[in-house]
Amino acid sequence: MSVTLDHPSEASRAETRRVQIRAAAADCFRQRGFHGTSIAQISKAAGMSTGHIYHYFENKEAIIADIVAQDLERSLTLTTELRSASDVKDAMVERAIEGVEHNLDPSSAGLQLEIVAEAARNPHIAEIVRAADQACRDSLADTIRIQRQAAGHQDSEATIAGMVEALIAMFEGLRIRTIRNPDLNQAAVVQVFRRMIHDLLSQTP
Amino acid sequence: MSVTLDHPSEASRAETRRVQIRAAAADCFRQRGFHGTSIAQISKAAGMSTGHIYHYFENKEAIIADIVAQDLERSLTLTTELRSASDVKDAMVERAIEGVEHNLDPSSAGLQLEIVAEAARNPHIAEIVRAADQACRDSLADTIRIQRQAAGHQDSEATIAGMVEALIAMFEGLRIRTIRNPDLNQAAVVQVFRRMIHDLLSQTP
DNA sequence: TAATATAGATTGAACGTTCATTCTATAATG
DNA sequence: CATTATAGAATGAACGTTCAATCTATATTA
Repeated sequence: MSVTLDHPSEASRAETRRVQIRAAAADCFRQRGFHGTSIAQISKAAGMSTGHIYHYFENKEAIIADIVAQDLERSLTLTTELRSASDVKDAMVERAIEGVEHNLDPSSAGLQLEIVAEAARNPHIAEIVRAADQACRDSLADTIRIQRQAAGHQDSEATIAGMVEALIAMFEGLRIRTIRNPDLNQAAVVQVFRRMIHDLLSQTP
Repeated sequence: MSVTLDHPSEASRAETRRVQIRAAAADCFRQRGFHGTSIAQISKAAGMSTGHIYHYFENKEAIIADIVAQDLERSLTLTTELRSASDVKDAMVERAIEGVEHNLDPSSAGLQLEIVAEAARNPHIAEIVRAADQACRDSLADTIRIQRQAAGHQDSEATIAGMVEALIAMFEGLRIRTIRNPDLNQAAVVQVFRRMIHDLLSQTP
């Protein structure tokens, strides 16, 4: 009954398969980690043969890199969204709950931690992760700089950079927290985070 | 030239070997991750045969568990130290630099991230990590509760728990930050962290 | 339209390697 | 001499990757 893809082109068929493999692989990686997952497991989860995987990805590392790149693209989008808010401080305080919720999701957190751990020792993955992180930091620094200037504060670039790092550390730290304390009180964290973000952005020297 | 171990007892000789294996394994794990490290590599790094490893550890997972447990013991010690300070708020602000430095050390951070990533999918490791985390949280909650009460604040247990989580998230988040941004400005982070910790502990409703 | 040709999607077995673990034999110790 | 420490070869399973063969569906031909 497909209207759009009665005769899928080579390109779209290939993309469908790639999406299929990515999804299956991400699932396996979440459950068993990058190096605990075999190609056989990915192929089984994707419903295709092992050999077929290699028509769409050069090797296992290419699948990992693809998932990492896609994942980072998403987080850049989120960061960029903030800039369009009229009052950045209010927006960040308001939207703290979304950030907390997102980073506390255990299956998302598990994969993200797997990615950072891999980046800590795999230069290829590190390169991808660091480029994306720089883009996020730059975007967030712009956002904060504009808000601080509008509020009449005069900050050095180092101070802005410190604020950016602290802010990101708080949220990324939640990925570790949700693994180490699965019973964590989310509402309480949201409340404290809101206050901390407000204070951070209003802070005077 | 050993003074202490000229005639090592069975127990101390075995312990020496275990220490040797742990150190070698931790080194390998930092460089290649738990599942990227083979027993052959550990035995080579420890300067002994593969078979010999199995005299001191039941299997590879036992080595991992041992390293995890030892690592967590150390962080519990650090947390507990804070309680003895006369002015907790001042002590935490003063000692923020140590916490930042420690968590920003890339080789320490790499292994810690490996551990959390493993805990996200390995129930046995998760159990060890979570028990230690609970002890740290309880200790830190006590510390903060005492300081807040002494300062005349009336907090719910949920608020204290939220503060604890936020505080730990900040510092643990630095382990991710140092991987994703190796050029991070440590001094700037220390300054922002100090202010944030002070504000958090002085916060009124 | 029926028969054939062709491309590329897909399979699963096979390859060589590496893995964790066990076994066997020798050396050191007390 | 008995026990333990140690080495290193042996084992079989599992790994990532490759490849020849097959299947499917469209295009071409007559």
